[in-house]
Parts: sequence; structure tokens; C-alpha cells
Amino acid sequence: MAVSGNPSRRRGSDLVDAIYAAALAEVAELGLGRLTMDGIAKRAETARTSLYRRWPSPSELLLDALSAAHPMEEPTPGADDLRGDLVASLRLMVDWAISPAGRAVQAIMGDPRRDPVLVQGLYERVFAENGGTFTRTVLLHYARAGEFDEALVTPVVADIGEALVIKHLIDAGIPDDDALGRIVEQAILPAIGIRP
Amino acid sequence: MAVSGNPSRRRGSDLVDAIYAAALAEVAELGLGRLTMDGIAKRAETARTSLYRRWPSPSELLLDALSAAHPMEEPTPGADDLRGDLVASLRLMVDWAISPAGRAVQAIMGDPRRDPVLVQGLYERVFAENGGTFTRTVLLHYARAGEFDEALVTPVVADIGEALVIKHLIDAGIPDDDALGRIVEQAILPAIGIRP
DNA sequence: TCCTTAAGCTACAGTGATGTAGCTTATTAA
DNA sequence: TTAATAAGCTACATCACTGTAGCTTAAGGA
Repeated sequence: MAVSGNPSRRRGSDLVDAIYAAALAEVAELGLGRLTMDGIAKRAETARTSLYRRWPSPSELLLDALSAAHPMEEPTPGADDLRGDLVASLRLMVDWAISPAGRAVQAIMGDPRRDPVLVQGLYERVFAENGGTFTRTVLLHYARAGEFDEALVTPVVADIGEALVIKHLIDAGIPDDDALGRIVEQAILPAIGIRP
Repeated sequence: MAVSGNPSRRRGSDLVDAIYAAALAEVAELGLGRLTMDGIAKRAETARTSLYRRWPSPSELLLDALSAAHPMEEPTPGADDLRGDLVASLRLMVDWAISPAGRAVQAIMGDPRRDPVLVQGLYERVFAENGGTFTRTVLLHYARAGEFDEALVTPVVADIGEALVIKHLIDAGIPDDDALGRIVEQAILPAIGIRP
């Protein structure tokens, strides 16, 4: 016998969005290993049965939540400011990394179990084709504009900025623009033959 | 009433070492979020009560296990081979990263909860003073030998190699010597003004 | 307005981890 | 040989999460 209960009741996408937000928050705070149907339901203030009616497991739910999250923004190289555009593209990356979706992705990628279904889903549904290529887009744009040899944009060079941002996030927290500027000047630009 | 049981019974450091190994294996396989006294006890084939007699929680146990693990090796720059020594120092880092202790550390650092006690313990008891400075040691050695300006070895530059290795481990697995060589040539050496 | 749908609520049995207690027994040192 | 110590074993109450069932009820469309 149901007794009191909320007089206003969410349905459809209203409810689903709340559940998605709860799932991302749970995994970002607790990690994949502590993600439970119960925890998601409680945070979303809904009944556990409502979750089981739609998803068989926390992983499946999480994957849908990530697909529905805002995608990564693409960097849009401007007129003639390689250094500035590189910093801006790293700033985009940082913004995404500290968003609920970004933190959820980190929890998934960092989990030792590396659920293959989850990781594959990530690549197919979140990174899409264009994902994770923040500085690469900018570098290729300026190389094609004739600023330097396109052949210098190797996979390693395209990864330098992202790699240093990841390391900064791990052991020093969120980098400010000065920190991003140092990464660009001291690591990325030298790799394409530009010394300050 | 105890019935059969193992006729040979481990004591002292024999037992403790087995427990440490079990703890590192558990956290490496399952992640910090799934680390339990029960799991460690079962893997070490000992009684849960034996764990509670020594440690109050899985975290405390894990920290002791990490302290007891083999420390990171220091790179020892050789005669006159900057490139080779850099690759060797990154190889040291990779070897450590894929060891039980290294994988446990990754699980701890990657955990969204970032248990402050655990992280602080890591810095004090595992990284010590010298930890995490694989390429830095080599770079400073050659800079002081006059190969390039020591001022070029900034925190960012000292991090380039480690950062790219971390990224490689995350999204492409264990790097071989060719991959390490590309990191050295295309990212580290240009940053200190050396072009192949 | 009525009716279908979807959500909420409660309950339940099952499972696995917790932390403790009290006992038995192997190992080691005296 | 004996005694002290440390480890093993079992049991227990408790808690949190699971997955399911069956019911009640709010929302929204016909």
C-alpha cells in the first residue's frame, strides 16, 4: 500500500534526464566500482524499480547517460594566433574533463577492470570520430596554412598537449591559463620547430 | 569447533608478505572501490580475523603493502648517450607502472574519492623525495655535463616524457622501445633544443 | 471524462561484506 | 617439555545492494 509520495510525478525524458545526471554524478564522485542502481535511484529521488524497467545494469545506464551528455566541443582555430588557439584548445579539453561527463569518462578509463563493453561504447558513442583531438585540429590547421611542415604533426606531437594536461589534472589539479601557456610554449611549439 | 585446516601455518612476515601481495593484486585487478578485507583474506588464503588483528581497514593495509613493495628504481645516466638514457629511464617508469605496486598506485590516484590519507601516505612513503622524476634525473645530468642549458629543464619539460607514457598506457597499452624512442625524439629532445 | 500508461511504493528472499567474539591448534621460544 | 603466542576456524548480528513481484496512483491522451 503506497502511502504519501510526491504529489507531482516526473515522467519520460524529465525523469530520464534526472537519472542520467544522477548516474554521472555518482560515478564522478564514487568511481565505477561503487556505482550502484540503489545509489543512482536515491540520488535521482526515484524508485529503484523505475531504473530496472529501463536498464539491466548500472553500466548500461551510464553508457546512455554519456551518450546524452553534451559532446566535446571542437576547437575552431582563429585568424593568426597559433599560440592562443593552442591554449584555447587545451582550455576546451580542461572544461570538458571537469564536466560531469568528463569525470565519468575518467572513472571508466581509469578503472582497472576496463569493462570492454563500456570502453567500446565510449569510443563509438562519446568520442565519435572527432573526439580527443584538441590540439591536433589546431596544429593541422596552421600547418596547412603554411606555418610549418605538416609532417611534424605526428601522433606523438599531437598528444603532447593532452598528455601534459592529463598529468597536470592528476597531480596538480585544474591548470590555469598560465600553466596551459607554459605547456604550449615549452613543449608543443618546440616540437614543431618553433622556439619562443 | 575447528575441524581440518591447513597442517602448515604461516606466521609473521611470511603471512604478512602474502597478505601484502594479495592486497596489491586485489586493488590492481578490481580497483580501490572494490577492495575489501574479505577479498584480500580470501586471496591470501587466510582468515579475515587475522587481517583485523593488524589493520583497521583495507586502506591502511594497502598503504603498508605499498611501503613494503619494491621502490622505484632510479635511472643511472651512462657515459654519453642522452637519447638512450632517456629511453631507458622511460622504460624504468613503464616497468614500475605495470608492476603490482605501480598498478595499485594508479588505482589510488585514479580513484575519484582520492582518499587524502592514502594519497598523502603515497607521497610520503612511496614516492619519497626522489619519486616520479625519471627523465628529470637524466636531463639534469646531461645539462650539468654541458650538453644544453640547465634552465631549459623546467617542470613542464621534465614532465613531457612521463606524461606521454601515461597517455600511452591509458589508450594504447604498454609502449615498446620504438614508441619510447619516438617520445624522446619528437617531444623531449626538441624541448631542450635538440633536433634530430 | 475515462482509460491507458508509466511511475511510485512496499516487501521479499538472496547475497556478500562488516566487525566482533570465543574457541581450537600449530609454531616457536624458553 | 612446556608455555606463550599467533593463527585458524566458526558463528553471529548488521548492513547495503540485488532483482523481482504486486500493488497504488499520477499524468496525459483519446
